[in-house]
Amino acid sequence: MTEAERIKIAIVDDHTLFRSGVTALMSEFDELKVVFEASNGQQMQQLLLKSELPQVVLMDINMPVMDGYEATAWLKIHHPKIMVLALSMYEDDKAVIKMIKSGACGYVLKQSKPRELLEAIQSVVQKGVFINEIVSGKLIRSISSNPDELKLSARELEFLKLCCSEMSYKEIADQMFVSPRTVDNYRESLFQKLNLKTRSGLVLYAIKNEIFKL
Amino acid sequence: MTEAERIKIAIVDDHTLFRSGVTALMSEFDELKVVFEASNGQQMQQLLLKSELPQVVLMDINMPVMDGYEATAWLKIHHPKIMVLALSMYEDDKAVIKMIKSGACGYVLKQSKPRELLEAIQSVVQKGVFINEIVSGKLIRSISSNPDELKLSARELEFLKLCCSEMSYKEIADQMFVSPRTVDNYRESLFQKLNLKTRSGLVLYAIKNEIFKL
DNA sequence: TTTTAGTAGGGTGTTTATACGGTATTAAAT
DNA sequence: ATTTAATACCGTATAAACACCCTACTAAAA
Repeated sequence: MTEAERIKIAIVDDHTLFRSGVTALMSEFDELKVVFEASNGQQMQQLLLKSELPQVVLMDINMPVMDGYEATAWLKIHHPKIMVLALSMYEDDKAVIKMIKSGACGYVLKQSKPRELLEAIQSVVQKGVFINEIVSGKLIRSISSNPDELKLSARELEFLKLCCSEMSYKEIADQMFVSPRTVDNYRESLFQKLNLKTRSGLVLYAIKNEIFKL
Repeated sequence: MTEAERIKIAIVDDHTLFRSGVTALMSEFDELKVVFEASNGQQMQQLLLKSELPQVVLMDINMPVMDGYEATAWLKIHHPKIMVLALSMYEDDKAVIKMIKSGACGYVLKQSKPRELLEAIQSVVQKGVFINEIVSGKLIRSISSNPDELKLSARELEFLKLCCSEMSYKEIADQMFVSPRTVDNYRESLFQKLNLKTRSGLVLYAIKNEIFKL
């Protein structure tokens, strides 16, 4: 395999051991060449200026400074030819969808074998996408279950976050500078939209949907 | 460096890419020899029978089948000479403490550089421990804040889990086959022990402390 | 053997939460 | 120009949650 035929890749992940490990593994494949590794999206931006351009970027999702979603979206605008392959630990529905929406061409789990990752990279270069059961399944579900997309107003969201506390509704009303009757409406509106009946239900919903972060 | 002088290590982690990556990286160090890699504690047990015994095991925490806590505790009983170095992504107070309690000699983050990991391994073999800021800090805090160790009874825990729902206390009482007055006692007892005042507080506590899993 | 902790139960309150009935204003959408 | 959605507010209920008083049994600990 000649130098020109090798697929040029970059790795963006904040876990140095993982990043270096993947670099070591991928470098062993004759078909690949690692042009740089970065610990977050911002560092990636800087390295793109100095380094040879990669064809594929292996992108972690959770990173400090600039995460995978941002970094992928940025690449789509500034380097549309560079393909992004999301590399994550969890097959979390929302994460998969969000990375695809941000512009990733595929989603590979960290549980994968080195050769599987190579195949995913090759698929992205040749076909433009890498679709496995993880991605296809989530995508179908996200589309089929989307019609009733709930929209909570800004005020309702604010109220919902405050519910995740020991404050009474009266105290929440004070905090939000509205009358207790008004927070009653927020509550009832949320109960109806979310099909809930109790404050505990609100708390659980907010946490499950990451509206309130622990 | 002769064969006998090399430190024999094993890696236990369910993320194949990470595991293989670390193996590749550590194999490059002349001072080390990777004798096996396993994807969880159970597989480690099997490989210990077939393979050369490692001196140090790099142990992930979250794994399917048998996690890092169990595997470390098992090693302390069946192979007390093998040192365990916890290898985790998060510097979560409880995780650190729990791994040390299970018998780990040190705690290294996946954000570390390859050479740092090598140094940690060497420290474990030479000194028996690897103490860095992560571990020492958490340990001190865990000791200083431990005297009032809360003990919730089995019944209280059961009640606390049921609170993480939309059930009323009356319904919880039915579920637990006790009178509503009795669940009042569980609630008040928890309020006192946990210094809480509301059911929302109970829900948040249960989730934060992983008594209720989402 | 007395004490302590856990379990289970009761009586009597007040406070909070929930349910359902309204009105009014504003800004954006049709 | 009218409708819709988001905002904010009020009254009157009942149901649930919370507070504080108490007894009693059992098993383990001091």
